[in-house]
Amino acid sequence: MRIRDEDKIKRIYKAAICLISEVGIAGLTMAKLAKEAKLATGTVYIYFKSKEVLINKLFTKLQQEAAERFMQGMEKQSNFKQQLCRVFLNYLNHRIKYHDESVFLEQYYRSPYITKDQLQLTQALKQPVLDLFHQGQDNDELRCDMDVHMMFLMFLGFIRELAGEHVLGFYVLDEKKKLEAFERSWELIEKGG
Amino acid sequence: MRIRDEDKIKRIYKAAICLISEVGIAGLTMAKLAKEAKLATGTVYIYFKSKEVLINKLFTKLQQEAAERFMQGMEKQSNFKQQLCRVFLNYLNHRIKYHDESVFLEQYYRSPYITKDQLQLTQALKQPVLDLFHQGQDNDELRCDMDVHMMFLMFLGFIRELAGEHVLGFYVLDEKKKLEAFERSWELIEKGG
DNA sequence: TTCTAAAATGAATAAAAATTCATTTATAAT
DNA sequence: ATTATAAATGAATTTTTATTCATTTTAGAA
Repeated sequence: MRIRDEDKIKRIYKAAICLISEVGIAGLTMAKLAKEAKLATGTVYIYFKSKEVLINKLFTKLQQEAAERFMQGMEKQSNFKQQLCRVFLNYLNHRIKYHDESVFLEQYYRSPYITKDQLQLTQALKQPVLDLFHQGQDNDELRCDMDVHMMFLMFLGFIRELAGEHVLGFYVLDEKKKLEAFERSWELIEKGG
Repeated sequence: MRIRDEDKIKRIYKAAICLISEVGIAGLTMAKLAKEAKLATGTVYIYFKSKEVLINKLFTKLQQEAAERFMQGMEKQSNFKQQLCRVFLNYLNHRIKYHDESVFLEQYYRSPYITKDQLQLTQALKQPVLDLFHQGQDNDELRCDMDVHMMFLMFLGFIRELAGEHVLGFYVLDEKKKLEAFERSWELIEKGG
């Protein structure tokens, strides 16, 4: 007998991300998806029971992968500023390298596919980063005349905006610019300010 | 003879924005739209030739309205900081009050409906705000060791993030918080900083 | 008040998209 | 090498959704 080809699942996911970043979830059809993945439409249904299941699984997979990337390598850093810098760069690089995925995730939040549980999970995945900020303030590393949560939002918002403009080609980032961007964020929140 | 009812156009737009914010452009159907607007499906086609035309017109309308709101009341302000504060609050309040519209606009950018021209226009609408920043730097109001464009992106990114979390109920803003948020943004970019 | 032309309706139809399935193909086991 | 079994295929079918249209209703003109 013939065995299932795990590579096909990857091809299906990849094709879905690619097409959705062009035409949105609105524009994705199973026929286009199969063509992009170089498969027959029926084959897609061997791996995924329905379009809904496919979209759901893709969301969960991407969300988890993203969360892992954010905190990667943070424990290796020697001090708080370096840890924060690691997270800053992780998130920025993630939003650039996996931009298509970010587009999908954001569309999914406002689609007929999302469930309550998934929406909760989304918020939970941000928690480790917010915790890092709280920890920073507890250890007297951050200015105390500013709401930690507000710092956190400035931090994230800036990164998203930077990545978005970079991908569109309107504000191109190199490694030096990225570090400069982090320094500006740091100035804003550091104790000595 | 009977005359066209302009109010119905408003109802159609309103219903579209409302439904899209719940289920995305992906989930919008003409049947649901008509029901939400309390009209027969056929009636929608009297006012809009097709679903595509409807979505297109809605986009153009909302984009223009949004652009007008951003700069509103700015000329009345006496100094640069006050002008910038006006724009900050305009944009923040816009993203909160018209959150559903913002969701639609962002989905539209990545949908099968958008055209090249429309994408260009989007960028053009941001220009006046960027110009204000350039003007500020020319007049020596802003620190000169930081890229104006980067300041601009921090400014916008923070606002978007704030508004997004406020709407989800994760970071609630009152008028005091809004002004505090502006002060933090200002600290970051002002000359003396 | 009557007439008329356009709006409004929603069931009927057409078009598009999701899903199935009879058939073919490939490969693991013997 | 043969066989058995599940994968792969894509045309056929079903389902969903957009659009049309015959009919009814409405409001302005005569």
